[in-house]
This record gives sequence, structure tokens and C-alpha cells, in this order.
Amino acid sequence: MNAEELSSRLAAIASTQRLGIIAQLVGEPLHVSELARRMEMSRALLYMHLAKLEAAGFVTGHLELSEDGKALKFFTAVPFTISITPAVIAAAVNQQEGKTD
Amino acid sequence: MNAEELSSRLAAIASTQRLGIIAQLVGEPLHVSELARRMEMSRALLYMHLAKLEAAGFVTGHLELSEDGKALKFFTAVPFTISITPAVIAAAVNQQEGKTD
DNA sequence: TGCACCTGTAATAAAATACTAACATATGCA
DNA sequence: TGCATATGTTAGTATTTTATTACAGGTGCA
Repeated sequence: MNAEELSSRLAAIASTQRLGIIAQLVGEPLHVSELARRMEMSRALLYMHLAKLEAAGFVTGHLELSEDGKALKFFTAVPFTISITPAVIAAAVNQQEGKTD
Repeated sequence: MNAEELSSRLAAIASTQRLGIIAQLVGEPLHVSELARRMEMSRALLYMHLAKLEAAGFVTGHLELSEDGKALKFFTAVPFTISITPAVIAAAVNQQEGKTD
């Protein structure tokens, strides 16, 4: 992972709102409207946060049909581990490209 | 560590500029003017970044007198390890206060 | 005295993020 | 038909972060 990738992944979770979203989704996928109610947040704003989290690979969304036939957009927390130390940072800075994982 | 502490620590390193600063300081303390030259950045801007990094505990600064009697402000990278997983985030969100370490 | 260094801050401008309000569209059901 | 639910976007505003410019002050030395 290079410095740009690292900083953008970190930026995606450097937010209490987005940490809260991930926490809500751990072990329990939720659809957008339900998540918005639990987070006490407008859907428009939630979409913005979800877009950042999904772009960084921390959550993933998919459409599902409810029993009564309505489309629901479910989001799930994606498993990951990020370990950061000064050496990891130095390695990231001192290279142009990084591994996918 | 609670969600606020976690997000503010992450925010402090969620920046390519600040990752670069840490990388420069790993294993080699530098004074502000020298670091500014290496980062190709104005001192005023560098001070802002250093203030954020120091507030979050990633670097630490101290005054030193050079051989010819001039005051130099040296900064050093502080050793640390941050490991983040969905479970760590959930734990941070679901508590009010956290341990110092 | 003047030049080359250094630390430190204040005021301001520019850019990026976060947030709100409003809208369009669709489904099921009484 | 009308209400309650849902997805999704856009346009505009507010706030925060980043960056620049311009200071004021200190030391050593030729």
C-alpha cells in the first residue's frame, strides 16, 4: 500500500459518524432507511458517508427484495485488518505502488 | 479507546503530507527548518501539520541548542502500533471512555 | 552593521468536507 | 386514490481543513 492509498483508507474511517456506521453494520446488515433511523441522520447525508466507506472497501451494498416486494439496499461491514506503525508508514511513503492487499 | 479518540488519531495521519512527515522523522530527528526543506513546504504550513501530529501523539518536539548556540526545534517520531478491525471499531463506538493505551 | 540562519504566530485566502432541503420515482395496501 | 414505505440525486450552504503571506523576534559572524 502506498501513501495515497493508505491516507485515503484512513480518511474514510477518520470520522465518528462513519465509525458509528461500521459499528452498526458489524454482524447485522441493514438497509439504508433503517440505518438512517438508527444513526439519526438524513438519508442524503448517510449516502455520502456510505459512498466513502464503500469506495474505501469498508462496507458493501446490494439490493434485496423484501417479502412484500419492495427494493431494499442492504449494506454489510467488510472484514479487514489495518495495522499501522511508523515503519509501515515509512514503507508506504517510500514506494510508488503497493500490493492490492 | 473510544470513537472520538480513535477518529481523531486516524484523522491526524489521514494525510499524505503528514504521513510523509512521519516517514522523514523515522529514525532521524530533524529540526523544523530542515524538515521544511525536505518536505518542500513552508514552515508555517509545517507547523500546522506538526501541531496535529503532536496533539495526536505521533511525533514529539523539543528544543536543542546547536554547537554554535542557535535554538533548534527538533521533532522525533513516536513509536506506536494501531490495529483496526470492524470489531475494534464496534468496541470503540460502544463505550464512553477508553484506556489511555 | 548587515547577512544568514533559526523559531514562532496572525491574518487571510482557497479548497475540500459535511450537511440540509427539495425533488423525482417506485411499491404495497387500505 | 391516497398514504406510508422505500431508493436515489441535485443544488445550495455551512463548516473545517489546508495553504499562503507577512510579520516579529533571536543568534552568530564577517
